[in-house]
Amino acid sequence: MVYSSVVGRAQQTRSRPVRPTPKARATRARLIETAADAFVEEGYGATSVRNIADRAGLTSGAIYGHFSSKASLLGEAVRERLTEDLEHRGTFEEEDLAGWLAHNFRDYRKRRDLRALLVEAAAAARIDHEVRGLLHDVVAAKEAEWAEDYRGVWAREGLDPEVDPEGLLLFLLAAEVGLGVLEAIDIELPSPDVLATVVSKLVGSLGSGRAHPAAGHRER
Amino acid sequence: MVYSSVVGRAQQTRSRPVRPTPKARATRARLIETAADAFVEEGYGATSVRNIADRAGLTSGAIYGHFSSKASLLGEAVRERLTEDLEHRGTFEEEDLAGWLAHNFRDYRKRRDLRALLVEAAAAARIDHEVRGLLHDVVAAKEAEWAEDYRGVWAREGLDPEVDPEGLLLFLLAAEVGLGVLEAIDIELPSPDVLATVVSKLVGSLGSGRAHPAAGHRER
Amino acid sequence: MVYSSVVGRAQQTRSRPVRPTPKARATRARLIETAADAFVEEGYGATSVRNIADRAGLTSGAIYGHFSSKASLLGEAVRERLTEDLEHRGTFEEEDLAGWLAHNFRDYRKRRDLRALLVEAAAAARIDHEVRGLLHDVVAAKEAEWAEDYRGVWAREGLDPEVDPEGLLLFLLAAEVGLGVLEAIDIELPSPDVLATVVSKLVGSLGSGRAHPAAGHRER
Amino acid sequence: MVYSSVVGRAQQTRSRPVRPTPKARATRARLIETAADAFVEEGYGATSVRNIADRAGLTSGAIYGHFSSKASLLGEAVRERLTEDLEHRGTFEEEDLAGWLAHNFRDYRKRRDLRALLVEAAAAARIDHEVRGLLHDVVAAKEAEWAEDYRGVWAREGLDPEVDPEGLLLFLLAAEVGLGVLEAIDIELPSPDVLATVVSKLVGSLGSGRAHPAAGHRER
DNA sequence: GATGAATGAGTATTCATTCAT
DNA sequence: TATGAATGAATACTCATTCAT
Repeated sequence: MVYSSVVGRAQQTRSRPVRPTPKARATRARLIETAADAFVEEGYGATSVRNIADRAGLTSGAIYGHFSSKASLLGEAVRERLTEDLEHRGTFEEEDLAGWLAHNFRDYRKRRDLRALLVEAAAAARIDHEVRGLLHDVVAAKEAEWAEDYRGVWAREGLDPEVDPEGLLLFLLAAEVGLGVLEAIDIELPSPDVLATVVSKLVGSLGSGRAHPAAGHRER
Repeated sequence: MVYSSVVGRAQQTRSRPVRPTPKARATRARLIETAADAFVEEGYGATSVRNIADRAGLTSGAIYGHFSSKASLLGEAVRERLTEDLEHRGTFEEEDLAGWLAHNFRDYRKRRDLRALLVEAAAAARIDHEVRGLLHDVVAAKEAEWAEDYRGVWAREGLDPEVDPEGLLLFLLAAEVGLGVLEAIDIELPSPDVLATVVSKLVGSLGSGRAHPAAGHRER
Repeated sequence: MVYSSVVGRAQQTRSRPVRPTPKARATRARLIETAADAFVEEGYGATSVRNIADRAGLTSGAIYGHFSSKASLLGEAVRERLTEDLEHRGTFEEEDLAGWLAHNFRDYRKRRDLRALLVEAAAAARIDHEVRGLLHDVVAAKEAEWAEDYRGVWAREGLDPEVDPEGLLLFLLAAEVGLGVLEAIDIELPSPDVLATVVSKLVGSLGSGRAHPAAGHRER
Repeated sequence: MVYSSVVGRAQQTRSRPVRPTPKARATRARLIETAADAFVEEGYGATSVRNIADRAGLTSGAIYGHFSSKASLLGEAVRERLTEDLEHRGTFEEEDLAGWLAHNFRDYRKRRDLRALLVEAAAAARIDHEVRGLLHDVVAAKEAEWAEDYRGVWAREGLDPEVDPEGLLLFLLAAEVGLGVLEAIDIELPSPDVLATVVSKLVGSLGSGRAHPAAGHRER
């Protein structure tokens, strides 16, 4: 499924100057930040456009000079935060995959707000085509980029060829944001077999190597 | 953080019979199923109480004879579906952990609706104390039960003592529902260190043993 | 304007036994008291039939076995309290009018609840024909009775023949419940001239007899 | 008990302009008049916000751009009508107190609508803190002003020093609006003794001069 | 006489959005 | 660009009342 910048397209209908003034750009950016904060703090549904306007020192009407709808504001907020926070901070070049991931997950609490925003966005996306489309595009693009990285790492580190790099990536992404969120924005998930293999390999490695009948008398 | 049976606080004024009749129980159960369907299909926010009533062949007023609020209906819907769908189907006794998980994740598409419901509920929980409390209790109880199982498996199969069983459980639960959802309902998550260890161990196992250029020093 | 027991008449339609059992009479009486309390404490509009039922340990449905509507309950409550509280306690025989009234007004705080109930009832009466009719009948009957008493006192005490006894009565009644309340239940008020005379005579008496600059021509 | 400007508490979130435009002022004034009419004609409880909006040729939503609640609309309606209608028209300077009051009460029918509005408001005030507060402030302010006038008159006309000027004022105010209404809005009433004295003096003056036991031989 | 389940109609309030100025 | 006034549609929840049991 491919969505392409639905929000952007909707903009065409409204008469917006082709080259926004610097001031307009600044206001727009401020509104996105403000909205993101508001959505995280109060929830998308519970945040009124007025609320955002108040926080930004504007009128609700003014917002519609910059965004076509509340939903598109949510879309932009997610795009912004996602790009900021989920960005590869450093690359695989400095350490191996396991190490990088350990680093990354050790920091997981830093991304709490982002996840909250994504939960809000996912709920909105489930019923709002516009939001779903925008989120899909943003996340799918990032995902594709990361998949490329993963394949590179696989080759470089000679990782287990039975495990699909993109399968692992999606599994890890799911751990962060949840399968439900990915489904809500129509991200294509791994096939059941691929996912089963990923899980089985990962968890299988925890065995001690000793044989173990179905439920013998293993200690420790 | 502990919530207990937050839902149902509105009984005060409402004179609802102490012992519900079978008819009432049936209607109540039907309403929960209907509501769950509606929330999954149309989203919690977009589903009106009238809508649910219509689907169930009742009046919106009738619903308030069975539930104190729309939120409590959501709470009960989640409780029901979670218990039904996320229940251990079979136990670890027949196969080892890796095998059981492979089975479980191979079925992941069957739980799409449940995940959708959880996303809706998480978004609602972020701003509704009642929903948050109920969901927390339901999920925390399940989680505790599973943690017990995991510790049993760990002993039986002699799994890696450096990996915390509950840490793995929460990591896998996160993959299903997402860290964001768990956070939204105040589930206590593993410490950063524990989580990092889990990830590192799991992913580290994918290495083939061959040296690899970019990170020759890849231990741990 | 004459209303006659509108509530009673409405009862005919409902199949109620001709001779209520003692138990039924007791329940009915209890409901009236309970309702009166509820209306005073929470206001007529804000008191639900359920609330009254709860207070009385019954179901709302049961109330409709005794009263045709919430409005008729209000009517009966007012009738009851009015008869109880505004009854002549003692008569003019023991003291003169001024003395009796002084006694009566000295006790005014005891009748606070009654006045509150009357305000509630007046507001309801303004839009509810049934309530207005019942209240009118109850109050008009009392008023007529008192008027008779006043005329008797007038003769006995040889009071000022220029002042209309019923005019004074209504003026004093107004002080207690308010012209607005009397109007709301269609009580016939004194003519402007009569009222003006009453007030002028009463207040005029406060003059000391000394001349006073600003109104040397104080006659009438 | 002192309330001050309770109405208007909802401004918090609501971004209403600091300096209302003339247009807004006009709409607001029109809404107040419309609402007052509606409340008088149909009763506060029975008047829906939609009804008022329809009468004014607006949407119900528009009303909330000018008033924070239906209750505050009632408050403003009362404030307006009270100021208009119960205002001293003319002063005591032209005639003495008795004359002025006679004039005033002769006109009592003109204030029927005001009294109806006050009954509605009193009933609402009994359960709505907001309304009670606003009404209290409005009426208490007027009352204080009048009390001052009464004390002036007392001195000027050399009226009976045993009668408390403010006691008489409140007694007369009660005759107009009712003790119940004054109580509903928490106006401080005269002490029982003061009230008893007022009544006794006023009514005692009606004696003809013929002897009658308890009440001497007052003339006129 | 009473219950309890249900009705059906109502209602204050909110809010995204539009548009003249 | 922004304002502020207004729209219009929606919605959770309440409640008097009915009626089969």
